[in-house]
Amino acid sequence: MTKNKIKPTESELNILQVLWQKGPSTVRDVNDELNSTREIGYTTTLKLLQIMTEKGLVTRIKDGRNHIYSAAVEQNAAQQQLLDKLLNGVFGGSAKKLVMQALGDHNPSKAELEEIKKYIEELEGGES
Amino acid sequence: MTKNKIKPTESELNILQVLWQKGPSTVRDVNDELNSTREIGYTTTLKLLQIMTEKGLVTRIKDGRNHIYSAAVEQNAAQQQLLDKLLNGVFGGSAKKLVMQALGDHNPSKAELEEIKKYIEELEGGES
DNA sequence: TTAAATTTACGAAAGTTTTCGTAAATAATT
DNA sequence: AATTATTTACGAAAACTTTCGTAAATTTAA
Repeated sequence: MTKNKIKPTESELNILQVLWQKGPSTVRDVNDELNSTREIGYTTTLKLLQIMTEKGLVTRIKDGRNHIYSAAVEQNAAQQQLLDKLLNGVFGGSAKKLVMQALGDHNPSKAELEEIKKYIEELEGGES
Repeated sequence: MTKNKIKPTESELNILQVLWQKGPSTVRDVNDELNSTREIGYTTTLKLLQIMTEKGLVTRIKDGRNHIYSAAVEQNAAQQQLLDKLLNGVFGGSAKKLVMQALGDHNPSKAELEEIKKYIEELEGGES
């Protein structure tokens, strides 16, 4: 069993989000990014990253006196797991409902809609 | 301001699910249902329902010595809010990515796919 | 080479959530 | 009526999250 359940807290998720977007980053990088949204102290971010290291959510390497942190969980895996939870938790397992609500309320561009349509057609062709 | 943000905790969400599924229920009803999944004490459920009443997540009426609880938040509203959170939290705000992953991993039926396609076409027609 | 700035480690306060024990009230059973 | 069972209210412990202050180490600047 190498694969344990990923269960980041809200704040940890914010940090993972930064690391996924920006790639390996220092505490300062992450903290600056977080501060573009909401105010949060440097040592708070540091502490969170330390905790996340313990939990195995991130890894770090030394670079001089600094640490450079990287996400240790795949964005895909996190997406998958949280999607499952949402689907079963509040949408009664109906992917259709979830998808339709997501599309309806977040008006994607026409191009995106087209892409999705194409993808659906692939799915339709591809299996029973 | 009649409409505040819905922010049920994990446990509260479990209870809301029960109430959405089963309709108005007593503490015992809810507790029995929760216990079909995981063990949880009667007074724990009671306490949660009391807290949720304070927060306005549920309402209750008296029936003899019992209370009958009902969800006070629409399932749709909760779905919306959690969907937003997931979208911004792990999908970087891309509804397209979320939708495609949802469709890919939860193989919906052909009929459902067709429905979704139709819905997309409506969206495409319906706006700028 | 001091002084100032930056970074890490650590601890702990403050806030939130989850859990349940106990007591009092009410209802059901014997 | 007396006993037993069920329900509510309340409080508070335990666990988890978020936040930051302080001190020590390291680097940069004066």
